[in-house]
Amino acid sequence: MKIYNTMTRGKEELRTIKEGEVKVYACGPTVYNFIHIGNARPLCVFDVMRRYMEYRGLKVDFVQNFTDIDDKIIKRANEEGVTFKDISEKYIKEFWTDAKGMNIREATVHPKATENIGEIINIISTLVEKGYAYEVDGDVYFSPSKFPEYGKLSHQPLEDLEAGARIMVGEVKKEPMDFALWKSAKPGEPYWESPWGKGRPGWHIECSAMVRRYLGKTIDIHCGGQDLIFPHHENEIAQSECCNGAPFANYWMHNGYINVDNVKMSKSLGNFFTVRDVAEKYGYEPIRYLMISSQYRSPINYSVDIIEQCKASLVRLYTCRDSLDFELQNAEERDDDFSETEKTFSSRRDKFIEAMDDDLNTADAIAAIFELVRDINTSVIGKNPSKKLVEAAISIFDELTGVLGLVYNRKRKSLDSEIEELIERRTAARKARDFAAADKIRDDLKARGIILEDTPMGVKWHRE
RNA sequence: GGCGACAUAGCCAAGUGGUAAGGCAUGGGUCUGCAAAACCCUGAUUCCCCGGUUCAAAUCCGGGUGUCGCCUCCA
Repeated sequence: MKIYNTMTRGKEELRTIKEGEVKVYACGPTVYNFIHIGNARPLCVFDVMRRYMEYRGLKVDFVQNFTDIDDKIIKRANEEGVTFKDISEKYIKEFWTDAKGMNIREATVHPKATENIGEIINIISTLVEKGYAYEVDGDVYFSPSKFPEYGKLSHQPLEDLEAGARIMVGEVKKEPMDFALWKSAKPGEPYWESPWGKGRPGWHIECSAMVRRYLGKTIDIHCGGQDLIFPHHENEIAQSECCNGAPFANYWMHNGYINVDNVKMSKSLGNFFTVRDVAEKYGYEPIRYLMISSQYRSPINYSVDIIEQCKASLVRLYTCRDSLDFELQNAEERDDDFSETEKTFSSRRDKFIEAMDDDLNTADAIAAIFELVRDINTSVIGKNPSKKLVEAAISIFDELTGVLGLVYNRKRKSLDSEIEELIERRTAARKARDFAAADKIRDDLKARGIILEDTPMGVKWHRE
């Protein structure tokens, strides 16, 4: 499979360090608030990437961190009069509610910054020893000017980056581009003991530490949002490569933004929608669908219209899958020859794989699924199929939608007996050609969220 | 100022040299007691504009226009 590498600005064949295995690190959220749908994009995209790699037979070692100590968390804790841990724990819990809602699988490990202070201090110490970092009054800074390759990911020479750099009040840096590895504790702030006194880690260093501890000095793929390219990922490279003397990551993958009214959605701009709010109105699955409905590097514009379109598209998938279940109940054990149909199915799978192999072209992959749905609707549903054919259709449908993590929300509760009785009474009424009575029951059930469909095989129902 | 991305039907979105996938919405038809679902048909003579290369360009080259992003915490 090919993936686009930000470092080389081109698509490259994925060659992993160890045959059959891939080590992936994805930057996770800073947990000081509910996640917004901009945060949802990397979650969905890289979850799909992982599922696809496993589908293709790779063993995926996937690490995603939580930044659970940081200025914003401390600020929030102070505002609410609680500890920083109260905040981070609360929002990690809320994160999981949303992540599970979107069918995001748990990573192999979800390390937290605060659980890796020892490793962080080790790396900073090495950097100081090697002369890449220096201490001033309990703060430790990294000097990008000591790393000639600085800027290689963002493709900017240090001088150009410097033009926009600012020195924050209270920082005692030698050069504008220097960034903090360790921050000394101000009164009332949480702290850890270190060779430079009481303090806490800077933002960038935690990822370098967790990558090395959980995956090793060199990993296959490092991913995250495009806004992390600079400075976060650039700094991670500098820290890790200076410390370890080894390449940090072989491939860099970055997802595009979610926009609102054509402008980037972000917490700092305040123009964001939380996953929770959108999910309460439209459900979680349309959010996931939206995130993978276009290629992961292009921007997505969010709007109510668009999320409703996603929901409508999903209905087509659900209807097909539900109809297959219905057919399965009625299908006979026969030995029909359906090799032609299977050939068509498998050509859809080929298209799906071809699309996904090309830098995760999920839009094309979804198109292949919709083509499969048409095949199924045309040659299986309502065609008195044999049990084996229905099973073959279910199998490939679940296989392909499963790789994208779609159609996961089909919780069918069995109908209670009262409703079943109503359906039977309606059937009797139809038989007696008392359509007024029959339609009344259908309308009543619809008001309760149960949709009835009459098919040659009997009454089919589904929930709205 | 430096670096970069994008511009395809009403909307979303693939396609990077061979004559415009897929989805949503719309209109018509088949099926149905009526519906629903499904299926069939319908829609860009054309891919922001202007030049150029080519037998052939949405796709390559040059020049415009417009929108957005990074360079500052942010997915």
